Amino acid sequence: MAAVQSKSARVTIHDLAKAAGVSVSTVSKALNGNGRMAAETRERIQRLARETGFRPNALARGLLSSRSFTVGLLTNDTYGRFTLPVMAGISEALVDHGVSVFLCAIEDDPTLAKVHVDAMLDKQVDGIIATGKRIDRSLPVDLEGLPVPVVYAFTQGATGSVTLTSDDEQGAQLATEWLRGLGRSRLVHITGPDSFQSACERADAFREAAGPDAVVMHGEWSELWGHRAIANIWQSGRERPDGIVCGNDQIARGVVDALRERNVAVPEQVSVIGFDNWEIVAAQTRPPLTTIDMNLRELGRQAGLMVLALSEGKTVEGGVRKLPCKLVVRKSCGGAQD
Amino acid sequence: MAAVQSKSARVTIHDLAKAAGVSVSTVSKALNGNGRMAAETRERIQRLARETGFRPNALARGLLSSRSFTVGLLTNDTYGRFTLPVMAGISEALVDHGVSVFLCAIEDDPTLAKVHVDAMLDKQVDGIIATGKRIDRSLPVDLEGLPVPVVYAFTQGATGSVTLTSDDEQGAQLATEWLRGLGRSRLVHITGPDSFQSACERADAFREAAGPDAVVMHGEWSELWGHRAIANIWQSGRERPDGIVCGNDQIARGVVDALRERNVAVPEQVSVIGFDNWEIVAAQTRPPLTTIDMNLRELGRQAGLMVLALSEGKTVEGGVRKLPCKLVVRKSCGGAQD
DNA sequence: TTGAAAGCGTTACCAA
DNA sequence: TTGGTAACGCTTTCAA
Repeated sequence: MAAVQSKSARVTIHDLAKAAGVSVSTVSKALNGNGRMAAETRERIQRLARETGFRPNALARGLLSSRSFTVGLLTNDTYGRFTLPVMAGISEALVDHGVSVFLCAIEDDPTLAKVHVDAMLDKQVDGIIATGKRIDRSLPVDLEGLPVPVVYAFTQGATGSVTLTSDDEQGAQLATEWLRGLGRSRLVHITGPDSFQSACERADAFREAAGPDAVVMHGEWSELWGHRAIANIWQSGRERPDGIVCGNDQIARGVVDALRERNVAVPEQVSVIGFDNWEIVAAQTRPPLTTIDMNLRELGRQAGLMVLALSEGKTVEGGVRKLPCKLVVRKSCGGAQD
Repeated sequence: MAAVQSKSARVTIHDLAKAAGVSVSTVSKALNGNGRMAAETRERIQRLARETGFRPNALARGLLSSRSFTVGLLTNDTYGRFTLPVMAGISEALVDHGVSVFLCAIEDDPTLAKVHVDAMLDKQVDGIIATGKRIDRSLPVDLEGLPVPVVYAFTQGATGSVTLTSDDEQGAQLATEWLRGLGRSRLVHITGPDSFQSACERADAFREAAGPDAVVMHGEWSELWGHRAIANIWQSGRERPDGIVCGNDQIARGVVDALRERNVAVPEQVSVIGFDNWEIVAAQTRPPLTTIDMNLRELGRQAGLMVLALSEGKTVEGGVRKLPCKLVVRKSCGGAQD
């Protein structure tokens, strides 16, 4: 049953030198394009390297250059709702530079986090990216004063540290104005707990764009809350909205379902807009949700490029950098896609 | 704005030797517990190491031992539905052994995959774990004949290779028998496309457990299909089921929603069971779904321990290893939780 | 144009 | 009980 694994042996630079009948240093120079040398020699060596599938040992290289071409990614988001796209972006940005990414899932365990950080440091990572699920909480580990640069993405860093996050205010404003642009005027915002900074920032931006009368309802980040919120509004005898800005796609889904149960047509009678563009929720809702996308992948890309720059000694300005969100139009608001 | 990063300098074994007034080799021995030496010397050196925060350079160590304490994780599951728990399991199992995990998201791009594999090989990974979203498709890259061991998790490997997956048949059987145990006798299975091996295996196990009359309906892995399937059944004039085994949680959710729209009570009139235990779907459905959990995290753990064993030269029997699923009881079937 | 040698931070072996 | 030395695979400097 055990298959024959024709484990290809590894070729070292010594092997190559012997095969080519030159010295080790000549091979090194030939392959790295350094120094002057006979074009013929260089080509011969390069051909040989290609034929034998020679690949330099990154450990040896790293030992010498004190760069490992490796960065660590710390995350406490087991769900992956936010982390996965960010990770994909980081990986994508760095692979082009020959940099590999260590994945460290730390849950919320400080001890585990410490173990991971130490392991990464031992392996001489060129930098660390810390990611989380909310900008107003920090990971359960102190990343200050490490011998390598740290970039924070979607999690709280120390003051002055380099932090990337999405622009919640701009996103909420975008959503609100989209509804207004569609002629909706009685707007309500149904969102998550006011203990979340992002919920508050979105709510503020909503109020700003919707006017002082517009109602904000805080609850959980769940479908159930979206559902309940609609029940509350419909039972209260209050004026009923014709446009609902939701704090995330799950809430929006609850809202849409609750409206359907009341025979309120979406988007004809009420426009509903979500937040997150969580494909799996947004696309499966009936009707599919128009929503705000936080460009998490791009955020990851930038985070990757930033640690890289920092690890190369470049200077990156500290502070929180907010990346703009974009609107994704589906059917739940009417308008363009109707 | 730029914070003062008091980058702690790295201590080498040389520094330590100088500080302790002994030779480098003595320090090494003292810290690794090798060889005989004066207890006093050993303690003095260990204390010094602790005080200075000395940590050996893993690159240097790896160069010598030709073990990098690093493994690569290849995945084409951007969504992370399956990969994330698997990754968490791998990471969890390996961190205890001082092994770090390179995350490589390769989408379905063969070129990208090759680049990642080469980068990992350069970095002297001790082994590679390949993960995917279905057991009947392989990653777009050939992992045979690599100089390091490979373990496949939830994706197809070459014959004879070490592969881990969950036991679809056992899972479906578990689900079906749970419904029968609750007294349900008119069973239907609504599942994904018959082009998926797992859909077929689950369907076979369902037929086996439910009896020859039991109906299997193949469609998409979506809520929409669950919805439509119920519409089909209810319109067809066929006998209506009192128990529905779904191919995944999304289908189950569509089914539950469709039943509610028809005023069919779940679980009172019909029991519905899902598959996947995708928290975000299963727990948010009304009523919350009883479902089958594939133990993906455990699968990851085992995959991690297996590459580790292989990389240490131990022999692991090849072939496909199927891990049992477990039942997660919520409310959609009635019974225990009622 | 090429090669010898030193050195990166460790560990292992053998001699003192 | 301790220390010198070689070695891991590579790059770089300097000399030939």
